[in-house]
Amino acid sequence: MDKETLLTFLLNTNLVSLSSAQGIAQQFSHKAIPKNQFHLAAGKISDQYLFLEKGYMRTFAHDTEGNEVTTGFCSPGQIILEISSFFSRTRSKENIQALTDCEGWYITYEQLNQLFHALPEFREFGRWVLVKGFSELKNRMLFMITETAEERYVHLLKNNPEIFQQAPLKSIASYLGITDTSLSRIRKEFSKK
Amino acid sequence: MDKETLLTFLLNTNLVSLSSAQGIAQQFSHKAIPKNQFHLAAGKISDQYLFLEKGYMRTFAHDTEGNEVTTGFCSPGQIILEISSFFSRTRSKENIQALTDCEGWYITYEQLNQLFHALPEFREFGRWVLVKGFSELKNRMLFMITETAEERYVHLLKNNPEIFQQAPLKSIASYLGITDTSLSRIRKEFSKK
DNA sequence: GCCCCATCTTGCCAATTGGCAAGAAATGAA
DNA sequence: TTCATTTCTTGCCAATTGGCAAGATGGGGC
Repeated sequence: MDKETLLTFLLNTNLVSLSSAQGIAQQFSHKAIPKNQFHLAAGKISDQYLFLEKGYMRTFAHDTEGNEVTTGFCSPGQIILEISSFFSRTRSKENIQALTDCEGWYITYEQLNQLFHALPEFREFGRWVLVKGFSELKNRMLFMITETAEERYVHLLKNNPEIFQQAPLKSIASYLGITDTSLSRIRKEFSKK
Repeated sequence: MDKETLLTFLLNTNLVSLSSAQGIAQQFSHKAIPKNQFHLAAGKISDQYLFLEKGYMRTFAHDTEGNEVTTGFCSPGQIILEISSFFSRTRSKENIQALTDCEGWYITYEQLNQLFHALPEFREFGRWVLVKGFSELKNRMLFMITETAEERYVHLLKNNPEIFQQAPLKSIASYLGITDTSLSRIRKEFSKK
């Protein structure tokens, strides 16, 4: 039970004091998620506010024709939850699945709100997570609209190279908004350069 | 000074009591934004939490080549702000511009936090705005990835027909992630059906 | 080792979308 | 009104991406 990384993460935000961070970390429980297992299944309410310590995950939804669409990848050191399900207590449309064996620390919605109440500083952290997620999603949206498939691929390759070791290309392709066929061709072209 | 619509909006969320809503509304100041004027210019910090009562706005950013990309449209009855700039007190990359003469009610970042402190119920409302914005952006992202340009066009036409009366097609095209040329062709094809 | 199944690549062709430029239509200012 | 400017449409062609299916590759289980 070593919450070192969680504690470090909390402190690095510069939003909570050491004593608060310790109080917060105390509430988190350990969770292990074996490869391929779901941390959250579509249809359920996201109720775990998870700090991912080890491993990689992906989030995916189904489009109207039933195809899987990868909506995001999760790396160690991130808070993992389906925001709209978690906070509005509604059924998630998204799945969160372990790409590798994962380990982390979580609290429930109930505990989160208790912490918000007990340690007002922690609200700042909570808001920070939301705002950061929002901002990243906006950047991604702008990128999807303005850049070509190849540029999006290169960008992911530079900024998240580990993902290519962890996720099948089919998942990466749908994340980039293209088919696996196109991704394969783009990779071929790019490797020539 | 008639804050009727603001009050109704607050109450319809079912997150604040009548007395709280009245206390909240009291803090808002009136703002008029003439057509084409900027409510927020890129480079500045978004400091107004604005409830739009009348008129339409659009948000847009510039891509790496300097082209305008419309990232969203704002209709009456919405809270308008650039979330990441507002909450993290950083310079906005986005502009918010009036498409028509607009009127609304706003509070500053400072006032918002005071209200959060004075009326804890209002925090729920604040979070609701964030979560709702996040959820809508995620839906839009999924839609952009999974649907064709024509489907995206038809969807916007059904769900936000007023926009076509308020914004030039060039803006709508970039919002849909296509060129104005393509949009024009799609409209032609669609009108035949 | 061997087999099976999922993953990845490739070829073929079609559909979608973009780039550019010219012209038509609409809007706004004087 | 008239003129100038922006917005919108259209034609032509090129580039990108998708759909499908076959084949190659690779990893996991036995």
